[in-house]
Amino acid sequence: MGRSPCCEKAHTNKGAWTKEEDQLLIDYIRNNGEGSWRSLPKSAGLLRCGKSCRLRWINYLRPDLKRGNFTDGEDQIIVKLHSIFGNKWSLIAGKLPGRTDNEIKNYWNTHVKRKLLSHGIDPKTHRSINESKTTPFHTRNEDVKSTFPDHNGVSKLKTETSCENGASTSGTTIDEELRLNVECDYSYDHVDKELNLDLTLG
DNA sequence: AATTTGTGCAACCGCCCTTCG
DNA sequence: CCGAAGGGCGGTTGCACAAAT
Repeated sequence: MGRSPCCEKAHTNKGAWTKEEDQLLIDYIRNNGEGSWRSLPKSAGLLRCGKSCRLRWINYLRPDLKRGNFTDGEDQIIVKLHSIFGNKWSLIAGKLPGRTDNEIKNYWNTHVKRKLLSHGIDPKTHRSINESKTTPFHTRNEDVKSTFPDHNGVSKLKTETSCENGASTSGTTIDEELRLNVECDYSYDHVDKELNLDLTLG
């Protein structure tokens, strides 16, 4: 049995949002708060899919968004976190206040990937391209779901961790996990200091 | 100046997970 | 316990603008 569509596609607008639509969404959320995305468009007087409203709010209209270019520090943190989590953009975004998963994902695909490649680093494995051809790196990243089954409750999670050198701990939080990974030495030593500071903020 | 190619980013799509009746 | 609904996520697309020819 298929699922019902999230909205009546025949009666919804698509494509770029207009200023009027943005304003309707902002006004509605100011008055009623986030949530109930499916019913929101109707209540707010928008001819949009609920998912589309949610995306627009989270990625563009939220007042706490940073916007603007990524700093070198953010850039390096993204690389580091990606080496740990892989394409878990929401997890990475959780560590960068004011940035959204979509923004980070776009930034990764357009800037960081290219930058790493130009330095001879495989953006998937975070190892030098020659090396990663022969030795696949951290399969743990390919199965983050099994390690972190619930991103929402991320700070509460306990997890098994292990470094490449074989050291392992148990019962650590993700923040601890990050610090431990930072201690594992691969390619991004120059970032570690900054990350250690940043990640303690959780 | 006109056309082509490349780049960046907002938005959509479809699947998965969680919640709730 | 089961199934439907809602929400969240990652991958991908398409458009607007910039740079190159």
